[in-house]
Amino acid sequence: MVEYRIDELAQSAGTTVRNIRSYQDRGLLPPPRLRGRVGLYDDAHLARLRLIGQMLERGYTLANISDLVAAWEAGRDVGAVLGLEQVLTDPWTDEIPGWATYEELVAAFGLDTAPDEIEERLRRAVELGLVEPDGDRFRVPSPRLLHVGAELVAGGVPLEAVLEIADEIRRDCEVIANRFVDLVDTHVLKDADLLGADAGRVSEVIRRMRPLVQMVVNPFVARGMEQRVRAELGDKLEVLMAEERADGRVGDPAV
DNA sequence: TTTCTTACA
DNA sequence: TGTAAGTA
Repeated sequence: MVEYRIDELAQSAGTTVRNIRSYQDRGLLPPPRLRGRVGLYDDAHLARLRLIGQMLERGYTLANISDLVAAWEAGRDVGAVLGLEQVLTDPWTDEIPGWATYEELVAAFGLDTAPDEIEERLRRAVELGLVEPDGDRFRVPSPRLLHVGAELVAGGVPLEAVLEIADEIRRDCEVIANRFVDLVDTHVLKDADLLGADAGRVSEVIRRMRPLVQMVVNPFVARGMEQRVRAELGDKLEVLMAEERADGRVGDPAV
């Protein structure tokens, strides 16, 4: 088990010792295990600090984060929380900037097919809003989304299938988003005057809902995938891992 | 030396 | 959020 002393933890998380103590006082960070007088922190603390840091960067206040953490922990399952923080804080190498050239897109998605086929894929990507043509370049509204697509392609999923499922997932997410909006609408806002005196409250609710939805959806998606993977690929995976061990290899996972 | 608490700005 | 004093 990896353990950090407070100074090491602060460095790893890109914050300061002072802030860690501050977060602890506010209940944003669980207390460390104690050995004598010194606190020992682990990866869960590091993940939490990264989550806090990311949310602060996005403009949320400590009070906002505190509310969300409290809300989440009120109905949590320990394993799911750890999984959630893992998902939310996993660093992803974002080699694709908010803008990409035609050549960069072709390279990122390994498009070595016929030119007319490339045009077709690109047309579809534009249609889905994944990239937007702008002069001789393309604007990438969500580099992270594009990165996921590139990862899938690198993993052997045909780009055609990636684009297809991107559209399906977008529709599914719209359904989820609408459910949350309906929920708040019927239970919180009720017959509030959206354009009048309650506008501030409405925007506050909306502002707080965004990360909440992300926090709720992430573990469900992770759990759903885990179940499917276990059910359909479990045996194959076991065989592959057994072969890995037999070969005495460490890395080079067979995706 | 480092950690921790408390306090002040 | 940074800094400082006094401890363990």
